[in-house]
Amino acid sequence: MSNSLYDQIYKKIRSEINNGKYSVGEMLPSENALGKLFNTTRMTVRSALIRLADEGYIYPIVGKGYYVNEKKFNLYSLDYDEINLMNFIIDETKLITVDIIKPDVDISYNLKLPSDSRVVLLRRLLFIDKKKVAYDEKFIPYYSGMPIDEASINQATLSELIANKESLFTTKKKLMIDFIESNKEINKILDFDKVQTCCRIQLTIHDDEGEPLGWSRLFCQMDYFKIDCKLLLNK
Amino acid sequence: MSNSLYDQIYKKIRSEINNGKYSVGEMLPSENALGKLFNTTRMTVRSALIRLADEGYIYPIVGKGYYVNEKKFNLYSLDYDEINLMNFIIDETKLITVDIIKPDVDISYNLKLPSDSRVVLLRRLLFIDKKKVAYDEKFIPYYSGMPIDEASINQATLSELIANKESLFTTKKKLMIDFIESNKEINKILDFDKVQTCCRIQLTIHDDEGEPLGWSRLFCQMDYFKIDCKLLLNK
DNA sequence: TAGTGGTCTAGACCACTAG
DNA sequence: TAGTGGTCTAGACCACTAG
Repeated sequence: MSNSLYDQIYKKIRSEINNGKYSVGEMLPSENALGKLFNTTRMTVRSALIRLADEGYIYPIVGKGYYVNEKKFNLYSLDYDEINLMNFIIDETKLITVDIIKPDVDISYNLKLPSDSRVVLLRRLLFIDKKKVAYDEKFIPYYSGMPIDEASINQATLSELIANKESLFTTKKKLMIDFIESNKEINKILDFDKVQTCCRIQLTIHDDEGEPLGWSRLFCQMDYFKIDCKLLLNK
Repeated sequence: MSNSLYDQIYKKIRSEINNGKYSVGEMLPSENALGKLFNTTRMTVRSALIRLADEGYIYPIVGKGYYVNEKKFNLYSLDYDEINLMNFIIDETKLITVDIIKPDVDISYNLKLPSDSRVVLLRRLLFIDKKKVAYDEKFIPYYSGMPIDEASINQATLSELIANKESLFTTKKKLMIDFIESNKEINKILDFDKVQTCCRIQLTIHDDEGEPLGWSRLFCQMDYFKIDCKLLLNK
C-alpha cells in the first residue's frame, strides 16, 4: 500500500471512472488541469495517468487528451507449465525413446522443415498415482553436434531443451488445445481398451522472427484435464 | 516506432539481457551510472528501466538496484468472448426460457446465496450451420424490480446482464473449463442419441470484494471446441 | 494560435541497504 | 555513511490538434 501522491491521484481517478463521474469515451481534464486540481505538478499527475493507461482504464491522444476506455472483457490468463497438466500434479514421467527421425507431413509443417531434414523426437509417458494419464511427443530440429544423451534430456521441458541453443527471453510460445479420437498408437501406449476422445495440447515455440524452434503434442485422458483462467486487465 | 532516448536505452538494455551481457540474477548498473553511460539524466534512464520492469525483464529492490529476472514461461492469454465459442462462430442463438427459481446446491454454492433466495435462470441454445452445438445456462441473483423482459435479455452476455447493476470496470471474472459426461437433460436438449463427453465452460463474475454477481455454464459438443493461446510477457 | 500529451533536464528529499 | 531506487518539483521544447 503506497501512500504516495500519485497513487492517491490514481485511485481517485480510477474510482471516478468506476462510479461513472467519467463515462466511456469521455475526456479527462488535461494533465495541467489535474495538476492544479490536486495541487501538484504535471509529472506527478502523469505517473497516475500512465498507470491508468497501462491498466486499460484510459488512453491518451496527443494534442487532445485522455479518454475513458471501453473495458475489454474477454482476455483471460492461463497457466500451463509443460510439466504438470493444468490442475493435476504429475508424480512420475518416463522417457520412452529418443530418436533422430525424418519429419512426416505434420512435423514438416509445424517446424517449417524440408522432408530431408532431421528432427529429434522425444517420447514420454506421464503418470498420476501410477496410472498412465498422458503421452507426450516433442520435436526439435536436429543440428549436428546437438547433445541428445538421455541424462540431459530426461525431464526437460520443450523450453529447456531449446534454451541450449536460444536465449529464452526472445522466444514466443503458442498453445493450441483441442480434442481428437485416439488412434491405435495412442490406445496402445495409454492402455485404452477402445477408441476414446482425448485432449490434445500442442505447444509451438518460435524465435523473434517467427521461425519454429520446437513443437510438442501431448495426448491426455479427459478426466485429467481442467483449465482455470482469470480475467486479465485491458491490454 | 519511437526514436526517443529512453526507448533507445530500453532496447539497448533489453538486447543486452537477451544476448547474455547481463544474466539472470545479475544486477544492472545503477540509475545514476546508466545516466552517465548514456549521457542523460536519471529520470530518462528510469523511463527505460520502468518499462523493462513492467515487461518482466528486471525487478528493482530499493536500496540495492535492478536485477535481471527469470523468465516465467507458463502464462498464456486466452480470448473467450461469451458469445462465440473459442474458435467457432455461432450464427444463431435461441433463448429457451427465462425463469425465477430457487437455487439448488450448485447455484447456492457458486453464487453464495441461501436456499430461500431467488435467482434468474436464462437458458439458451447455440447453433452453427443450423445445428445445435451448445447449451447455455446463466444464473443471476434476483433483486426486486429487476427487469427480466425477454427483449432486454435476449442475446445479452452475462457481463452485460450484470452491467445493469454494477460498473463493469470493477468486476473480476473467472473461467473454468472441464469435461463431463452428458446427462439426460443435456442429451435431450442437444439431441445426443447417447451419453457423450462434452465440454463444460463455467464463468463466474465477482465484484471487488469477491462477492459473486453471476454464474454461467455452457455445455458444448467437443467437435466445436478448440483453444488457442499466446504466451504473455512476465507479470 | 492556444492547448494537448511526449520527452527531457537538473535538481531535491526520502526510506532503505550494506559495509 | 555512501549509494540505491521511489517520489516530487519546476521548468523546457517538441509534434500534434482544433478552432
